[in-house]
Amino acid sequence: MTSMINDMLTITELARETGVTARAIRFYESKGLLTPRRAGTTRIYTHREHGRLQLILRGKRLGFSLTDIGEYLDLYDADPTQHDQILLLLDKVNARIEELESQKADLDDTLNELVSVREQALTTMQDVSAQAAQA
Amino acid sequence: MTSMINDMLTITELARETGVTARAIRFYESKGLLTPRRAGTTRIYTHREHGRLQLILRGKRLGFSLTDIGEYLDLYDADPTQHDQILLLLDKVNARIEELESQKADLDDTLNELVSVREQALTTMQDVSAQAAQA
DNA sequence: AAGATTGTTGACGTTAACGTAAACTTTGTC
DNA sequence: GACAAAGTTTACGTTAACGTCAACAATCTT
Repeated sequence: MTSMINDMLTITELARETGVTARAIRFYESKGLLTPRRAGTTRIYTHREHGRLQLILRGKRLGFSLTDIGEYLDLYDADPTQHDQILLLLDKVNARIEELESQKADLDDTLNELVSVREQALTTMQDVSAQAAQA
Repeated sequence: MTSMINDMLTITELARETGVTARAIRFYESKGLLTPRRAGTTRIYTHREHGRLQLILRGKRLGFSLTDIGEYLDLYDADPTQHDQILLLLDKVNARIEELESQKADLDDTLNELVSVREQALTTMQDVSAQAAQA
């Protein structure tokens, strides 16, 4: 398939650009995370879907399930004219922020520990080589 | 089973204290992440295993696989007298640190976006109520 | 000692997130 | 217009991380 006009991607093109397989992209669609238009039977991906896919991937890197990510994506295109919707939205956003904050704390702890493990290893190595030089 | 002497826990006690199921604890053992001693046939968990389980749980919260976590745990009880071991150890630690750093970046991005989504929602709500007061 | 708990080891079931293969249609190319 | 390339759907396979019995042994309680 020839590459289409600017900003119009076929599934394999999108796959190549994002590094995920076409199968995965279709799978995300089946879960409602992507909703590409169609040219006849063929899926057409535009800038919007590309951006959403990036968000999906980042969500995955952060360890969220596709279901979580779906809810997260909904936050972006929620209808802001609905007062109740906004309140629900705010609840979800706040909850998610709390999750991420605590995750960040875990992460900092782990990083600090790893750095100190590294220090330990390095000093141990220096001791050993100093001892070798002594002898 | 009566609660044992200080620092000696049975599997259900450890399960209760950590919030994970006994099944999961046995599963972690089958993966080599825990190695409790035995009193006859019954597993005995001490301070060491308790700590390791906490590390396992934190690893999981950070989205790591049990295999990853296993390697991570190995970093703690690696033999520091072996020069080569230390070098391998350092490689692993550095790799892990890089992973976590980039994960942290992702996390910050996401947090910032969510906060701005929240701002948006709040101002939209204020606009709507101001408009209502006007009418 | 008898019953209720708690423990142990299999073994099979389950969910998430795709991979892989088959069978078929549509599109692009020569 | 023939044939390869790319697309589609449907369906079954796979791995990780446990859940859920089942069947049985060891313990605790009364």
